[in-house]
Amino acid sequence: MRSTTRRTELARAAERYERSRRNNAEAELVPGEDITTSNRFLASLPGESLQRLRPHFHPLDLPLRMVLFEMGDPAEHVFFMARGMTSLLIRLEDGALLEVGVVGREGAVGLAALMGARSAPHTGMIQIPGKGARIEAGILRDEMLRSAGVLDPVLRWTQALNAQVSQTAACNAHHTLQERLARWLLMAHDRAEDDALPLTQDFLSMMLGVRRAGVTVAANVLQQAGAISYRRGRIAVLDRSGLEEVSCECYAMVTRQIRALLADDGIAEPGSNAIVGINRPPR
Amino acid sequence: MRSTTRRTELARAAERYERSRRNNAEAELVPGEDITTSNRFLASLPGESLQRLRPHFHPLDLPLRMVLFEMGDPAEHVFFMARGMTSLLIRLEDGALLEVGVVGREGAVGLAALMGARSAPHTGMIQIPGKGARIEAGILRDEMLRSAGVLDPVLRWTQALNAQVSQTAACNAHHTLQERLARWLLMAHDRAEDDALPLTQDFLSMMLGVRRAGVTVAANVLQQAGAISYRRGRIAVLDRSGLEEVSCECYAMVTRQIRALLADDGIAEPGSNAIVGINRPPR
DNA sequence: TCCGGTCGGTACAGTTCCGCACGAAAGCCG
DNA sequence: CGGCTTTCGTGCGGAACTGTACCGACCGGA
Repeated sequence: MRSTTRRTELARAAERYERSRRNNAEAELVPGEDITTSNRFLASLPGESLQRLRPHFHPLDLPLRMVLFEMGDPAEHVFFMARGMTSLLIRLEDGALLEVGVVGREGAVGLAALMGARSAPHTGMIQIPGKGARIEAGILRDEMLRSAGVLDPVLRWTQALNAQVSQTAACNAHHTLQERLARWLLMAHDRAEDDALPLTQDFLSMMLGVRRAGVTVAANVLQQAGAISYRRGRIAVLDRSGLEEVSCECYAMVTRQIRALLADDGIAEPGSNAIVGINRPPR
Repeated sequence: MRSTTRRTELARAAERYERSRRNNAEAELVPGEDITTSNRFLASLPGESLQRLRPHFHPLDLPLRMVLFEMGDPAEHVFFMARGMTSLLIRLEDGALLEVGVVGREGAVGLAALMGARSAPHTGMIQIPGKGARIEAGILRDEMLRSAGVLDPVLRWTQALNAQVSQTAACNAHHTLQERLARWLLMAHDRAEDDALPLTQDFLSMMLGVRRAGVTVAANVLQQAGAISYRRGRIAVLDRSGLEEVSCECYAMVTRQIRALLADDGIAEPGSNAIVGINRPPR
């Protein structure tokens, strides 16, 4: 833990990315791809509500490192991913960005806008590129107030995210870099469709709140053990169960709670286990 | 950050407290004290809803270190404090307890039970003794689904807590023990009615996830500076602005967000600033 | 093909915090 | 009052991580 100002080339790189990629998000979804079925949160909403909401979704291309919103900005939209992963980050005064949670197609990003927050409590940044959509917060909020079938998933996902952030808070205080790195890779791998993740050690170090050199050492240990393989901005997961052994308990705890809150959903198709798990099957 | 098993006398002491104090909470509120006016969350609910809820509150004495609920237990009640402070804790596999958030009379404890969670995501422990009440989650949930005037504060407080936990996660990863200790004392002082807090360094060390000896050193620095005075389980705040200087930015950030989410509440008495601040006036 | 920027590996001194341990003083209880 | 427990102060070696720096390898673009 340090409190000195940190302005490495990595942090500056992140800001460059942010500025350059910002507001160029107005790309088209793949034709025929429907966010209301690809995103599991939306898929759990009642058909009647989806009918009303569907015209209001704005498709988005979600390139690596795009910033969906910045901590402190007015909270105007809610985002949904069909593929990929978003990091929820806290920006500290010295410019450091620290990850407190991740969201994939199992959830929603920016629900704070529905909860009465004027400004976003996090910065949302794409860590695994994909596709998605956004909707104006007011429209979704109206539908939520109108339909218990919308309110219920909102509350459940909020709860799941809260549990994840809580576990992260404890994890940051108590677990080693090695354990937290393994946990992060598992969570990202769950939400990726590829075993190869587009990640530099530099960005990983920012997410975890440690030095880039520290990640190099920890990642090498995992590579020596055969759990991952690293190559210039691409990290491949080779052995999930190996990672699970190295990882701290927080991975299992968070995954279990997310599954419980999504699987309990009475709206899930009966007899289907599609809601169970995140992207990948339970094991 | 460590990952070795830790079973100090302190952790064992906590467990003793928990067992002994558990389930002896069925004491009476001071006659004439009404939880629906003392607790700011409840005070912001519409009178009509309070009318219906009032018969269902069960008054509670909240002695130091009482455990309201244990992480993983079925989530059955929501708790409200008229005075005092509750810590929300994560229990890790090695028995460590780590604080991820605090709640006083400005909020509610255990809202997860309203959000569809089957089991509590935190352990709730009284850190500043006081009085309060609990209500069955089902009753409050029904009222929430019936009245937007109840739903709105629930969403707002959930959001405020989420922001607090997020900031804590970043803080744990990035700020020094010294900074975090000052922050904790400020947050506790905001929620106490006395300048003297009933805290041992042992418990403080658990909350912050560090060694007891580490707290001794950091607390001594604050004492030398005249910011606090320590005496066998009682710590007195002498100089708030001194603490604010030592504390990290997280104190100001969290306090600001809580105030914004509570003050925005359209239900607050017009012309009153009673909702602003937590227990103490803004300055 | 060469150049410049990015990325990953390595090293080293310094700092913070850990685990452990011991001791002194304060307070409680018989 | 005397013993016991709790609480706090302190010291020491070690582990984890920091800040900084340098270097080689890789990669894209001119």
